[in-house]
Amino acid sequence: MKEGYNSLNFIEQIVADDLKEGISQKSLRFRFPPEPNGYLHIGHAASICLNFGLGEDNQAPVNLRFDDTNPIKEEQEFVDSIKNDIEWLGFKWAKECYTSDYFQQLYDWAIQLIKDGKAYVDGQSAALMAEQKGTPTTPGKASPYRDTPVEENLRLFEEMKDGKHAEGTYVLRAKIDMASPNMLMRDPLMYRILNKPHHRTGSEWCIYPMYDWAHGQSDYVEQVSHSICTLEFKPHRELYDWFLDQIIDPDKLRPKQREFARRNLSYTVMSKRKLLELVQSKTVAGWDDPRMPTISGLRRRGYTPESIRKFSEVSGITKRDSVTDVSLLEYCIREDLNKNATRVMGVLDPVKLILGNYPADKTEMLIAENNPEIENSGSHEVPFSKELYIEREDFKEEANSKYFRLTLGKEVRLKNAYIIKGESVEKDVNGRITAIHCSVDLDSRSGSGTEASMRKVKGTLHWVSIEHAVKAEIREYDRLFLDEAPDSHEEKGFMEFINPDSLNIVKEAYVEPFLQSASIDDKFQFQRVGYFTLDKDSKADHLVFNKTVGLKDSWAKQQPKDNQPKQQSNKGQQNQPKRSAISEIQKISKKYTNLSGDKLESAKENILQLAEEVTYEDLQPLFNTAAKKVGTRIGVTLALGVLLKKGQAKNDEIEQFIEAGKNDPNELLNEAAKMIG
RNA sequence: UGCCCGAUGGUGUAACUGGCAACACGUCUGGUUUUGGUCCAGAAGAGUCUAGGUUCGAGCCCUAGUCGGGCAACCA
Repeated sequence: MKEGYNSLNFIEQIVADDLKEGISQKSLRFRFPPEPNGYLHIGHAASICLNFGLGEDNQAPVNLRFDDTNPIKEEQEFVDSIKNDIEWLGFKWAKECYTSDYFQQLYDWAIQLIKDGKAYVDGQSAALMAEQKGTPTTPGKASPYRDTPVEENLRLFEEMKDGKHAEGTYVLRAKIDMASPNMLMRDPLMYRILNKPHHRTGSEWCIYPMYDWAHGQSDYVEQVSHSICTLEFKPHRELYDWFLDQIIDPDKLRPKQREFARRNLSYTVMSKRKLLELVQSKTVAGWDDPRMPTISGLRRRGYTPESIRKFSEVSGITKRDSVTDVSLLEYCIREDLNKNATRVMGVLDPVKLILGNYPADKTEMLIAENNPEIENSGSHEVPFSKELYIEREDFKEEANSKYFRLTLGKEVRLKNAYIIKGESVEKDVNGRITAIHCSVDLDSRSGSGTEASMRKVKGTLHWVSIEHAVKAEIREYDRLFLDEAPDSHEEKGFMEFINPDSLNIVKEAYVEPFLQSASIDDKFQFQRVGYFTLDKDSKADHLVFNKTVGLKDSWAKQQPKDNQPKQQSNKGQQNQPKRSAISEIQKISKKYTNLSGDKLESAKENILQLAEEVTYEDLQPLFNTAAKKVGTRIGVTLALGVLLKKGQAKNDEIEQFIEAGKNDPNELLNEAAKMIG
């Protein structure tokens, strides 16, 4: 169990309640039911973590069930990727199931429904049937096929199965209620004819069950106790239950569908259809492009399973739709990588640095700690020599005292090496710096223990030795979309918000030689820059690193930024009109009698201040406030006092209101009324 | 216009099921630091969509409204 009983999410609560009400722990069973028509994304991770988490917390099995009822969209590639992603996340399913395993059972049950007069074959066109369905506000009309005799239905259905009819000619429908306010109950389709081979059943079937007819029955076959899905299936629950009613054996466990809100992430899209569009339009390089919110994309980007699970955990499960800010995801990966990534040095935008008083032919091997967060993480060697690369932005010819980096005449520390001082610069004809000349304090080597090495200097720079550096390609990623919620706009399609600069490739970065031996899945922190991981495109003679996420950068925040797409939007408040002074007063007053001490005083202050902006017309309607609402009456009294002071003449209404206040049993009101009357 | 969900700081979630709103992210201070990272200390920020009602007491219950989302695929 997680944290006792205190902080269960509402789904966990439902399970806990069911347990309390008698269903045995042994009969708990869950499932994760993806359709193999795309890659899993971070939104699915929520469902995976929820279902498998429920399994772990209750020692209950969790099945992986591929909901493969539509051969037109589904492929083996997706089955493989889904299994791969779930395993990578660290979850183990009890059984690998397929809805297609139950095609025969589903067919037999369908026959039974026909025999019971609960299903019929319809031979009308899709358009006609849609028309007969009616609208949410007007009832539908019965199909002329609705009362076909059972034998005829049986014969037609068998012919459908035997491939005697073309696609689109016939369907099997449940006979429920064409006038139901729930459109899904207006004789929904159970089967359609599809002459398409299935990735598992081949051409054995040419009729395929619809989602509603298959899902609940599959849960039932597997004896899943809690069938958890996303909110858009809520209206399907009625149908889910209706179908179950037709086939259920009362001695067996009856699955229960419950729904939670799907998770959205800011600055991306989260539907398989839209992700597919990004892939097919070549906007991204594939499903595992590091900019994609897919599990495989995040993995390639350098995210860890732990970080994704952590993200799911802190995001929570509810029924309200929301957009979680990417900063939360980034926090989760930084937290993990800070603890686990090996510290190295790499220069992305190099400028040459020459140490005037360092011997030209000398190479020293200096010691670099692997990870300061881990006690015995060990160290590795970094070669040091006369000519180095440092980051171009780490030098300014002159700068104010806020700039801790290298300037002419100022000292900085080279990480794990020496303290140096800027002496002069070389520039090309365009004024661009081509080399920086420094002097080095040869006594100041890190770890040497000398007095000079202990000196405190404000700045520390990362560097690589030019002679020893390894050239590498670095891929930096920015958000894929410029809009916080790109698919929430009615007039514009999400593709219009694509960020043209979401990928930045640095062809000539230089990294320390230690990285030559990096392998896929290794996680590094390029010190002062960010977290990086080796990309699968990397070769021994051509290293490619993906930037997972930058380090938090409080220096960048101080800098004036020109074209930052990020704008703190106040979306949440746009729905609410700005509150008027009077309603503000009402709000504060409401709680007035619950307050005491400082809080009471400040509430009073606030009311008096707000009252300055209130007119008599605002206040007058509130004289009628129920006697019980003492707080509001006090607030009104205080505000009235301000008005009177400002010259408002007393009238009968006012007199009456004050009088009533004076006679009120509540002391605070009493006092207030006496003050002004 | 029918039915179904939902509404708590900028964001995401809590609130022991009715007892004066908590946690995390983010933001801002300050300290430590051979990473302007980490870590540590602290601060600001909502009175719980609105209006009624029930109650000694409501973010939690009831009613009405407002706003947001979903539902009429031979998709899942």
